[in-house]
Amino acid sequence: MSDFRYNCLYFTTNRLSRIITKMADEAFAPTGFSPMYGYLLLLIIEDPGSAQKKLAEQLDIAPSTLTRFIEKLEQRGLVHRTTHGKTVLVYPTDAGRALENEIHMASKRLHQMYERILGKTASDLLSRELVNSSDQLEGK
Amino acid sequence: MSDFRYNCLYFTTNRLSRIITKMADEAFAPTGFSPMYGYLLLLIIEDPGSAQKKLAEQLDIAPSTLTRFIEKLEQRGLVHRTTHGKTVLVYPTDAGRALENEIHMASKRLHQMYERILGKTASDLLSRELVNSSDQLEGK
DNA sequence: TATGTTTAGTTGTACATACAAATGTTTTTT
DNA sequence: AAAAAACATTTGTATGTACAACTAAACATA
Repeated sequence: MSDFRYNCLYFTTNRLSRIITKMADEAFAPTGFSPMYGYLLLLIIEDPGSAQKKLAEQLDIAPSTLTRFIEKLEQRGLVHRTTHGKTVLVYPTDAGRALENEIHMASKRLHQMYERILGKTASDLLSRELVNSSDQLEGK
Repeated sequence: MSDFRYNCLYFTTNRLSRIITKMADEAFAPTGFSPMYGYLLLLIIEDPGSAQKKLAEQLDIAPSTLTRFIEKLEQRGLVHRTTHGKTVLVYPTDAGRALENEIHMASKRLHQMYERILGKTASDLLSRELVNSSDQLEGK
């Protein structure tokens, strides 16, 4: 009857999402911020001067959500913004750059956590399938 | 460099989750509540008198989250609770039962939306893989 | 039987996230 | 050049979700 728990993507995806988010929070706890902020900071470090629009697209989140994230990173002195007309460019500060390695280590911890259980090959495969489905659903 | 967008389960899972949640919100919009409430109500209709603990386990959400959901369903007059010692049993009201069919239709709409894009076989397979991985990660 | 421990549920609080409306800026059209 | 359309960002507000702390009930054990 209630087979939606096994065959409805809404349910199955959100379930995994909750589980992985919890693991990620743990893995990123020592950095002092949550995974999404860590990855966002990485993106900004890799490509300083990105427009917010681009960052939001890369992370696949709503622009308003990105504004909130950048605000917090700025409050902590990890990035700064410069406005050019209607676009806003984001740069890492030295304090931000100094965290790069720590974030990479947190990311590695996360990978180890789930790869130890799922196996590396299966994890990679699953990730690829998820990207694939997401791309299709977004018409990309 | 920023390959986390493709190979980090935290990221890939959450991305799909956001996409599917958006579709589900659309599909469930005519019912007047969001997908999670719909599915919860189905569960309660199928097995009247469930304890909240059981429902939370079935939906794989935190007990506190479930309390909030049940509260809202109760406010709308779709379920009611009876306390027996420390456990709380949840029953659908007639108004709740009356919605069963509408929820099923919403669920069907959702399935059609994504199956039209991903294909039925691929969708089912993906769902099964997600359940599988979730079970493994939770040691089930 | 009394006291300690586990269990079920609730409440306070916090965070990620989204949408819709508002603001300010550039581009296009007339 | 003026008016209109498109665009990037921000702000207000709402929702799903969780954790930690709490309450109250049940169970266990001494």
